[in-house]
Amino acid sequence: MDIALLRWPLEQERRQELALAELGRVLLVDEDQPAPVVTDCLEDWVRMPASQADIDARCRSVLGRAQVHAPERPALDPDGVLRSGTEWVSLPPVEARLMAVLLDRFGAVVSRDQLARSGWPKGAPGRNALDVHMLRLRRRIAQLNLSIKTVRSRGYLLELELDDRAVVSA
Amino acid sequence: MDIALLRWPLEQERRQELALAELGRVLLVDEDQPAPVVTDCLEDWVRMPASQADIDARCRSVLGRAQVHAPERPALDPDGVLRSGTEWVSLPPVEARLMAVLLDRFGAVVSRDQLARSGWPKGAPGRNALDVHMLRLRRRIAQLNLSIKTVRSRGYLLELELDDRAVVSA
DNA sequence: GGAATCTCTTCACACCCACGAAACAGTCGG
DNA sequence: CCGACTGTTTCGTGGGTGTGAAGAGATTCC
Repeated sequence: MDIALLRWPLEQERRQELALAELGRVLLVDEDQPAPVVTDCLEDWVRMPASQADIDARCRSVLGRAQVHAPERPALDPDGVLRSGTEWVSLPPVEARLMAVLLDRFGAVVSRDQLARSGWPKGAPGRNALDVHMLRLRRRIAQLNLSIKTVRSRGYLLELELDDRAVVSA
Repeated sequence: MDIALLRWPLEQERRQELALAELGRVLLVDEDQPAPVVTDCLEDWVRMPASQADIDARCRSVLGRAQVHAPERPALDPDGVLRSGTEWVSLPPVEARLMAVLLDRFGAVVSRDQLARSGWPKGAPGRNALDVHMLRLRRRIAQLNLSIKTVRSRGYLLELELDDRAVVSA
């Protein structure tokens, strides 16, 4: 496995791609930027400027940890508990069913029809019910760095959102 | 868990002690020393001089990874003594049986039905008896940093409460 | 370009039920 | 009698769910 070097916060989306692909990476943090808090074992960071030796050491650390661990993907257990990393939230029945189909097609668009059928197998209530539940679901999963994107007139899409939570003010 | 800060390479043997005790630690690497390669998830390092914010970020990273790898579980003696770390409490019969099944599924949801069956094998009393016992159990185990979370309409979940995030200075 | 329209977001509200919590009573052993 | 353990009653609070309505953007039509 190669370790990707990327500048932070310049290459935020690349970091997200790498995280999704479960690839090792080391963030080169710009001099005046706050330090990211990294709990993914496949990730590390260095404050720039740094020597090549230090950067290499960080890369080797990630490689070493990669041999032992694999990062987790979000998963929904049958009790309606959605886990991502060390965090978890409990989802009420309707939202758990919606989340199940979103996870099934993780990263791809799921149509509103399909969501409605999964959420209410016995028959859907008013049209607006789905909208409201998507809003509530969005708020619940925000703390897990998950995010539901709207694809207008097509449906919704679930993905990892690593931009906000990674940086902690000290 | 506390994160120990220690100077490197000055406090080599202390690092070894902490590693053996499986305690989190952050090495403050002297300016002209080569970077250590760290594959232990409970360890990290910073090249000095570094800002307090950077050091804090490293400590938080170790804490986050420690949560993932911490396999330390509380245990329940057959005579109803619940131990976690150095602390212990004694549990009365009904609560001991409830705790046993919660420990069996540590970190996962246990349904109220299953709790009732385990707590009263010969037949459950009124519906609210379980509620009250969960309340009493909660209060008893609070001092052990254990916490029972409610998953509404699904059951309960036992987990470690990791509020104490103190950082010890070198 | 601008108006009508469609889709989605967001809030406020109402209803029901699960759970929390306290107070009280009964039982049992020392 | 006292204190620990247990179960019941009762009430309050908050979560889960659906509905209506206001409004923000985007799309389409003229």
